[in-house]
Amino acid sequence: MRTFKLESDSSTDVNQADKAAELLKGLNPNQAKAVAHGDGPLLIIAGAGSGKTRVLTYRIAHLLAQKKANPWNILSLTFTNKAAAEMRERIHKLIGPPAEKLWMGTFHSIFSRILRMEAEKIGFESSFSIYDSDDSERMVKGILKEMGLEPREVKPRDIRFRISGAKNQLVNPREYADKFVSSSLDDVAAQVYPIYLNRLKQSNAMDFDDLLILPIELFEKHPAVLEKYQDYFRYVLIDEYQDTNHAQYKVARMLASKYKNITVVGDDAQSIYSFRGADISNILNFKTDYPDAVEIPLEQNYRSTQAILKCADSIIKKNKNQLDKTLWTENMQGDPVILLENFDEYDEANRVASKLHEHKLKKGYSNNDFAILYRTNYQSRVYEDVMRRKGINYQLVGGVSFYQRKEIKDVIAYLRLLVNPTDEEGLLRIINEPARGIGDKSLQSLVQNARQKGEPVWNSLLKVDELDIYKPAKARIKDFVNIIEVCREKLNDEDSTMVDVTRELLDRTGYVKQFVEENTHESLGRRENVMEMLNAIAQHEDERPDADLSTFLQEISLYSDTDGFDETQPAVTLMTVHAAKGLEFPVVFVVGLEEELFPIGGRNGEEADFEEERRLFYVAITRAEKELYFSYAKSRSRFGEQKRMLRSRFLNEVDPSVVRTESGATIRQNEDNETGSTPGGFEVSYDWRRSQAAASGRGKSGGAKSSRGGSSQAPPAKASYDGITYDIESPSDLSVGVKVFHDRFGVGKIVGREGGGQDMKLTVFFKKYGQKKLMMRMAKLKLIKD
DNA sequence: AGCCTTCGATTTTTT
DNA sequence: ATCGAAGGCT
Repeated sequence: MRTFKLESDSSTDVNQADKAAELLKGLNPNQAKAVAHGDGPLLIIAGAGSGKTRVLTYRIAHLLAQKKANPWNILSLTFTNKAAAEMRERIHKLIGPPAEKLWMGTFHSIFSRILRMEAEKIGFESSFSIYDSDDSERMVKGILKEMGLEPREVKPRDIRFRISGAKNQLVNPREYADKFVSSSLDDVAAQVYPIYLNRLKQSNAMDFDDLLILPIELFEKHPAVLEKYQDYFRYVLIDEYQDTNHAQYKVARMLASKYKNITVVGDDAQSIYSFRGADISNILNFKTDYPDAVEIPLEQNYRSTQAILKCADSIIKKNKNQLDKTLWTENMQGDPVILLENFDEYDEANRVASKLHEHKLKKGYSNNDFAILYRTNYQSRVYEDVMRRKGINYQLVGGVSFYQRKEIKDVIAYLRLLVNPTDEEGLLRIINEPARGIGDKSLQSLVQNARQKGEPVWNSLLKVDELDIYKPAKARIKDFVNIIEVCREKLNDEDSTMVDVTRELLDRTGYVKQFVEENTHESLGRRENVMEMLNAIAQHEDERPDADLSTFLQEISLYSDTDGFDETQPAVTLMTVHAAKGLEFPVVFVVGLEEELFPIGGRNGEEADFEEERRLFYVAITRAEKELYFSYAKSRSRFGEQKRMLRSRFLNEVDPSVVRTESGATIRQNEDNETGSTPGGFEVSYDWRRSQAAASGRGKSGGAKSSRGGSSQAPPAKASYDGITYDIESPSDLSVGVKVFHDRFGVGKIVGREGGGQDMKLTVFFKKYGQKKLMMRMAKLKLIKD
């Protein structure tokens, strides 16, 4: 690593000064102030569309022009690869090739690079595998099984979620067990957590959280290493600071603590990731952390019309916990927001499509001017359907990405195993894929042996002769080991390229052959995908001849679904609101504005976080430059069943002066959406003839009774129980851990309780129905005593 | 061991 | 509606 030493060529210093001054032209006063800010902590509160990226990129260019740092002394952290790439590109336009030398990337990718260089210092090898959430979940599942817990009793995902939460809060297993145990699930998580950590380490693997946490561990254990990076990264800049979690906050603070040249940019109104640990107080407390921080607000919006901005403002004002700030614009008033009211999701998609068409025809827009934004990925299906049928080019961002496909993950697992023999998840994933006669029983013996010895499973494979395993399987295992070892050796051979080795691996294992033999449309598609994977490897090899396979694998595990977005494509963009953050489009459709969808309800009976949903809605609105549409459907199919939907409460909260129906009328407001008992809510002044036709065509639930959504039509099945039940005598009978019987849900276990007396609410876990929240008064529970 | 059938859950949002 | 997992059969 190079040390901090400026490249100097004094002859051009004057030019440089000119350049620095040049950068400030065309910026508004606050933007210029932020760009020109010298050393010391800087907090930029950047409202939506206020030129945040511009300020960040100009600031970096300005630092370089002023000769304050070399490109490689600047560390710029973003949330997505896409954002990092865009920033780098824009800086490239400003300063040219030196932009390549900037340290610019996501927290995860930057710190994985650092961990790669320093791995041995914290007991890893630099060839470590990166486990995605899928791998983590499989591992948790395995641990649960070994503990004798069935995956259907305790969901691996719940446990993984708790462990991940603990890790992000920098809570170790010991502290977790001491402090956080308040339900039976926490209890299980507390048991799994230490095993999980050990197994990761034994597998020379890190999960996503580790990429943030282990640097902290590294820096704490090795102050000299920390200082090396502090001296190296003289300037630290962080984008979307409101979305940092505790670990990210801490590692950034460590790096910046020596020189305090830290610039953070964020907007508390756009904090939409609290579900994965983002802590809004990081940005709110910045000035406490750095008392001499300079705070610069960017409040002039360059993106949207006044109407759109007013609409956004009226929504965010409903939030209680929001910093007060006023976004303003010199842009024109613009058209009102249009609300589209639809019968069902097909009606909705068709209407959006016809609006697209209309805009293209009458106003000269083209496909890439449009974005359709929704709350959940599954909503994209209908739009894909309709777009395809109408021959409209579209670009789906997110959803199941290339690297998440089973066949691709299999290939990656194979490669991970080559690079890192101790990668247990990789091994378990593909040891019998394609089927080669190493079944469950044999596998269990292998794993059990490994656990006894405290070794990686790979070691058991090598010693298969000493183990008591079904004979034919032994031979298969040896074959398998042989293939892996041969390929692994080839990998170290200078003459063979990564693609060659991969090709040989896939050939010897018969992985591709299985698809050819199956010869179905689907299997051939899978084969195509594998071929595309080979191309990706070859391409990577061309671009980065020095990079080895393990680097490649580490990089691709950090690719995300949204990175594929290409704004130059002549296509309509379909994506979730989350994925749209940071982007802008001339015309935006925010669809599916219905209760329990947007805002989406909480899971497992937990309260929905309406404030965060509102911020999300705010983000959606502020993506629009010129025109904005809202839409909802009165009925939507969910889990294969048609379900009645209520209009989103957000439509009642929005300033009615900027929203119109299609016919130009003011929208209805102040409906009682909360109770859901307003049949009149659907009597709207709108021509539904088309919709009614669609309704009778589909038949199912056209004018269904205005039942409180949720429970299904069928009468609740009576559950039965053979054992003895007891009446509840006092509320204290119902403590956490007690088994109960419910008429409909059957036998369950209490995992949480709130309140007392008649109003007591219980969270009960039922084997068949999962977790339910029940009012004690209503639920008529019986006790079960073992 | 591997195939086929049935059953159940799934739909937040993502590095 | 669709997918994966579990369980039973060959």
